[in-house]
Amino acid sequence: MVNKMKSSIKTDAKGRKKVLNMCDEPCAIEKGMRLIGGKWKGSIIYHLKDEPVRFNDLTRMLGGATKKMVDQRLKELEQEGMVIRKVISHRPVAVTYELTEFGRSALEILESLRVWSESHNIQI
Amino acid sequence: MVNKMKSSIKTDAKGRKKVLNMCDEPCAIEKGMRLIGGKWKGSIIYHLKDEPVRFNDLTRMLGGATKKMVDQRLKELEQEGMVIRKVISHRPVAVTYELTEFGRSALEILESLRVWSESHNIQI
DNA sequence: AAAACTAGGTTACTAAAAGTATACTAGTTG
DNA sequence: CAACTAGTATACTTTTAGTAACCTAGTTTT
Repeated sequence: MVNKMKSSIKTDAKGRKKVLNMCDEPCAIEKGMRLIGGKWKGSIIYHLKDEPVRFNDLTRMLGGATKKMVDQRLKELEQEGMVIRKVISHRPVAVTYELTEFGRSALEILESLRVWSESHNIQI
Repeated sequence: MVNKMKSSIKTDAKGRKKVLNMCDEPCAIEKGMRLIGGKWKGSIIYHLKDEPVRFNDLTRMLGGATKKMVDQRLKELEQEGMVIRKVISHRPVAVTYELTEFGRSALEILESLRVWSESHNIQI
C-alpha cells in the first residue's frame, strides 16, 4: 500500500525547508488515534482481549477510571463497532462486553504499545 | 518479558465472574497512550520520522492543528525526551524539531497504527 | 520605501471533554 | 433488616482543546 501521508519538503538555497503537500484533513495516524487513543479506550480494548468482561469488573481492572468514563468509552466503542454489549442475565441484571473482529484487529497495535511502554518504564 | 497486566478472573457457581487482581494504577497501555496518544502527539512524532521539520511547516503538515496545539505538544514531547528543539538560525530566527532515539522508538507502533487505520477506512 | 508576507511564537478567551461525587433501581447476602 | 453488588444516571467542577488576534523581526513585492 502507498503511504498516503507523504508531505514532500523542498530545501531552498539557504538550507531552509518548505512543505509542498500539506495535509488538509487529519491524517491516518490522527484518525487511528481518535479511535483507539482516547483516554481509557486502548486499555478497555486490551482488557477485553481474552474473554467477555462485566462492566464493574472492567472498571476495577482499569485502575483509576470511573464508572462514568468506562460507560462513555464503552458506548463509543460500541458505536464504532469495536465492542458488543451482551445481557447475560435479567434479574440480577448482568452485562458483558466483548470485542468484535474489528476490535480484535486493534490488539496487535496495543500489544506493541504495551511492550514499548513496559520497556521504557514510564513515570505516570 | 512477563505480562504485568494480567488481572485474573474467577467464575463462580452461578457463572458470574470476579476480578482477582485489579490494576491499582494506570496500566502499561494507559501509560503508553498518555505519552503518544494525546491529541496530535502521534501525528507530530510520525511527521518528524524522516528529517527535522520547522515549526510552521509541522503545523501545516498536521491539517487542523493550530499553532498553540503544536506548540504545547512539542513542549511536552521535549520534556518527555522524545523530541529536540534546535535553533538553526538567529536572525531570521529558524527552529527545527527532530526526534530523539526514544522518540524514534515509538515509530514502529505509529507505523502499525497507520497501516491499520488506512486499511479500515475510518470516517473522521 | 511602504505594503504585505513569513517565521516562531504568545495572549486572552470560549467550548468541549474528563473527572468527582452522589444517587437510583433492583436484587442478594449476612 | 442492613449492607452490599451491578449497572447506570445526574449534577457539578476541573482540565484540556480550540479559536482568533497579536507581536517582533526579518523578507519579498510593487
